[in-house]
Amino acid sequence: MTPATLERSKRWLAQGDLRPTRQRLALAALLVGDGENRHVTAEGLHGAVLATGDRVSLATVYNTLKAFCDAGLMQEVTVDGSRSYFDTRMDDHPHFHFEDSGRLTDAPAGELEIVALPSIPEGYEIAKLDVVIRLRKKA
Amino acid sequence: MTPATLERSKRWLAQGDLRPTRQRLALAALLVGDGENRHVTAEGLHGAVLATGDRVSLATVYNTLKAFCDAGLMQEVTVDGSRSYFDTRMDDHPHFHFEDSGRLTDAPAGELEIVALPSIPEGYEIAKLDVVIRLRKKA
DNA sequence: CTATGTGCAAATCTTTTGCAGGCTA
DNA sequence: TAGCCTGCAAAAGATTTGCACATAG
Repeated sequence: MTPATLERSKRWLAQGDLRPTRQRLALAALLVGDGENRHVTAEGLHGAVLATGDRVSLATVYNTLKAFCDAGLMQEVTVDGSRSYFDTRMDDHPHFHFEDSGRLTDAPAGELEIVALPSIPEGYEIAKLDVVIRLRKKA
Repeated sequence: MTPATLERSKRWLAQGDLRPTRQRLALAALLVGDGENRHVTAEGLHGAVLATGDRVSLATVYNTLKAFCDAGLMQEVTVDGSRSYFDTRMDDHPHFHFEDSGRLTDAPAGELEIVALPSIPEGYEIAKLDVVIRLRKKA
């Protein structure tokens, strides 16, 4: 891990008032180490961290991802009933979900334009607007 | 079950080339018996069918809902990572998801207007466009 | 030093599957 | 009758939890 990556990871954890433990730094480095947004599953991230040589248990990956979400550093995205995806980008934005590979990416921002929303039931407000564009390989 | 409900349920199963067994009729009656669209979870539907006095195992509810989807009679809607919802309405349409109760409903049709979609990656086409408006109780 | 984190294994929850017997066409 | 269906229990997969030990501030 480069010093820049370490620095960025520490700052990121500090934003969420989370202590920079070895495991959290290892995960943070993979998530925000290069400043890019990431979309990961717990299992995928676990595999990635093991590949770097660090040892982190899968349960800790789950707990840590949840801690990152609670701290407002990431958000969970629901795209597939069987798996949870975690996104380092925090604003509401549309996603592409590739049915063949299961990969999740941001859809180019600003290109989705919603003009009118259905009127919200009395007493409620919008917590989140999820848009998932499911893609299948063209025949 | 009224004769009209029975008739409608039988026709519905016939549309999907599914045999009208006792269990399927019991579930179909709850799903389309009154001509309204329904949004159910497997567990919720199981509870409902038990309440009518019919006995259907939970595994059969799962298998039957999946059979209904495969037959093109319903679609599965992904709104919450932990549970699957099944919708008797077959076209793409936005949903309201009530965070307090977990209930899922259709958002008033036609009131959502999407003007521009992000451009789709080369070689792919849209399989499905999911829009879920998550609602929280107003403070 | 004290409160937070972590690891592991076991528990939980939802959904799927194998197989023997039942029922529709 | 033949093949599709069902029930049950057990399996499977993802995620959470309990508890003893480790560690950041």
